[in-house]
Amino acid sequence: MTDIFKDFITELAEINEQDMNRIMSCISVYNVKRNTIILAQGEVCDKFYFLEKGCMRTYYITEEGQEKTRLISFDNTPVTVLTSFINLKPSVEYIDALEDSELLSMSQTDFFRLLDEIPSWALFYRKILELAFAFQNNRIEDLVTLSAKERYEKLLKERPHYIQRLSNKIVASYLGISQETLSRLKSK
Amino acid sequence: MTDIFKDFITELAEINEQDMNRIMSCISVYNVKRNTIILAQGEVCDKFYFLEKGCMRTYYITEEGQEKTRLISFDNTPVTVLTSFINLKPSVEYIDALEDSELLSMSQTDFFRLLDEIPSWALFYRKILELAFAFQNNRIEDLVTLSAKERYEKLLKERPHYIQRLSNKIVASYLGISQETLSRLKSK
DNA sequence: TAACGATTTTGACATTTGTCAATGCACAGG
DNA sequence: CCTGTGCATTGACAAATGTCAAAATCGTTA
Repeated sequence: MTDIFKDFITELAEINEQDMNRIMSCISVYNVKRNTIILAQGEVCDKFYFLEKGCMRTYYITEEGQEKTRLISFDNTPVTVLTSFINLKPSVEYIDALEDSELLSMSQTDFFRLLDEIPSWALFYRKILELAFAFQNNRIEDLVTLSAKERYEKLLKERPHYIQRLSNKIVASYLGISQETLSRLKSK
Repeated sequence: MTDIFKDFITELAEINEQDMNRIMSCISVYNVKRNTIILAQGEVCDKFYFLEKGCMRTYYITEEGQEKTRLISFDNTPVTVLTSFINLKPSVEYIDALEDSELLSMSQTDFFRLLDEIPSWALFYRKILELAFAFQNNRIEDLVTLSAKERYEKLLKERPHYIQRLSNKIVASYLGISQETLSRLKSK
């Protein structure tokens, strides 16, 4: 059941069986239906989630009421609003399920306790942070360097499943452009 | 001399004197003149720098030859191309000095060795990563949500020294807009 | 101090992208 | 099977921003 997560951890940090068991003792399973909001704006993200299967979205709503998608997560990825999780501050962002999804969860308290108890877990967290940083770095580069059209083409080339599995509305919001612009880009 | 750096570390992670001395034994001082490039595109960023005084810029050059500024660092901040530093991969980005600057530096090897030796140093690094992540998160939000004008006004309000100490060219490049647009925004 | 080079400003114009509105389409729930 | 709600498409237009070019200003160095 939780094997996918175990594999994911192991790829980032070697962990012995005892420690792994300790970690898994803090994990619970959490299944959600499509369109469920698992974290709303203003709530504290006090859980670390791992998405085993399905699709989740992290987004926020601007003052003008527009949805801006920060991140789309597919199978086999961590899902958390780090900025809220780290300091237990209210989250600006929502997390919802774009498809029926199978999640694991660990409480923030356990997560941080494990950091002190298990060096490999601390290494795991460090790697997560490094990857998250690199991802955002790329995101910024794309936003600053590429036009709407180029961003769409890059996504189509590098992550075609985004365009296949997601609605236009979501993809547009992820690319930072309007639905109409995306629709026009696609029809060329 | 290195007191500023010590204070900086201490604010993020408590460190006893012995560990601090160990850390400081890996530090060397590095002064650079305005306009010096301390890291060029294609080179590996194998040093962690800490800017005690002055101003440094992290930027890259697009295929069309445009400079895009990722980050401006003033007194009392770490300066490193993390994506290169972490994996010792060639850097996409340049680092140069916008003013005469006083830097400290630590080799990547020492930096990572200390992570294993000194838990507080590992905590320090974790905090740095968390802060860097939060900063980028913000940056993305601004780029996606705000217009050029709003981004300028926000910068003017929250970090007026950016506009005072930096040339228009640099500020524009940091905001992700053209010099001309910035010039027009300012004259209102 | 003079002169050069770089930066800034300004104008005219092109391009990209957003907004609004109307229509067509598709799917979920009764 | 019908129907309503949300999503996608298309057109017309507006707004924001970029590009190019010329003139003005500033700062540095010979």
